[in-house]
Amino acid sequence: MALMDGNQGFAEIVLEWYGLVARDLPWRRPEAGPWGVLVSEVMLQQTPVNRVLPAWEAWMARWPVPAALAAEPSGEAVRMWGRLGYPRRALRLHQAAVAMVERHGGAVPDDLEALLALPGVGTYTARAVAAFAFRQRHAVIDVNVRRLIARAVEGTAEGPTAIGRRDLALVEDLLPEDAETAAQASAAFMELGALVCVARTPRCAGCPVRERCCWLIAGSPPADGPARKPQGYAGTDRQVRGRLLAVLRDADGPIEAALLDAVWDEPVQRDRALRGLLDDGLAVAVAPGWYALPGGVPADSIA
DNA sequence: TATCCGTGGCA
DNA sequence: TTGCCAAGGAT
Repeated sequence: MALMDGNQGFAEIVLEWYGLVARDLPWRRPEAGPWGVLVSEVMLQQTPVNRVLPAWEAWMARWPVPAALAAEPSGEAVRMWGRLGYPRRALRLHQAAVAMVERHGGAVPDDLEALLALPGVGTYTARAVAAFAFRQRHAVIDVNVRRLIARAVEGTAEGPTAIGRRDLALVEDLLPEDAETAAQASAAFMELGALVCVARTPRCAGCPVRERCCWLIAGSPPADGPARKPQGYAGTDRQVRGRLLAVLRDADGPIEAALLDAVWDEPVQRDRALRGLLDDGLAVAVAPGWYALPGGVPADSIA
């Protein structure tokens, strides 16, 4: 459908720019396949590209298909995850691999609904896989696209907001009709947000849509809403969980509780964090006072 | 809807 | 140095 506003040609401009400067990321290559795309999308959730690159290569080399991952204990996924952060993603990716073997013959499903049903796959990831792996026409909105649209189309510098149907409809209207071109445009929007229309100091001088950017034209007004809450990390349960899991990850097998006690001196918080890891399935108690990554050495093998 | 969930680079 | 921020998802 023809656009009735001033956004004709928006995708075409960004696509032309993308053709000139796009990064050669391995999961964008055709040989990556749907599984490679899915793995990359999950790893990239809240983790920068540069840190994902080596982890993705190692992961794909070890588990080139979902069935290979599904055949191993979930703890191996957690171990391979290394220090990417948010290790529950590793657990869910393993669960997703199991689900794909059980429900899809070991293949990554190609429709939005089936993708959404996979553990760890939400609105963004489902659409990204459908678009980038299967070249379908879907609006793909991550934090980069959200920011780009807020500035260029809506003329605001609003902080992070939930992505709703209205946003999906708006972005879909920007997409070219042809599915393959639309998939490229989705990648191009994300790239523009990631490289030029960045959060802190946007590089507007090098932006291909600077002449039609509503935010720039309006004088780059600052965000008016309340600043978002500080993330905070030092001293939180997340930090304690991270330290505990690092010990489990770096060990070959089960370890004594004393080794875990050494990473945090406050016992109440330490115990709460460990209980959290056990509840999440990121760790298991293999015997009284002995802990390990899940699915590893059976309890009776402890000397 | 707000909160929780890791980690590290960078301005 | 210290916040800010990063291809979100689950509850």
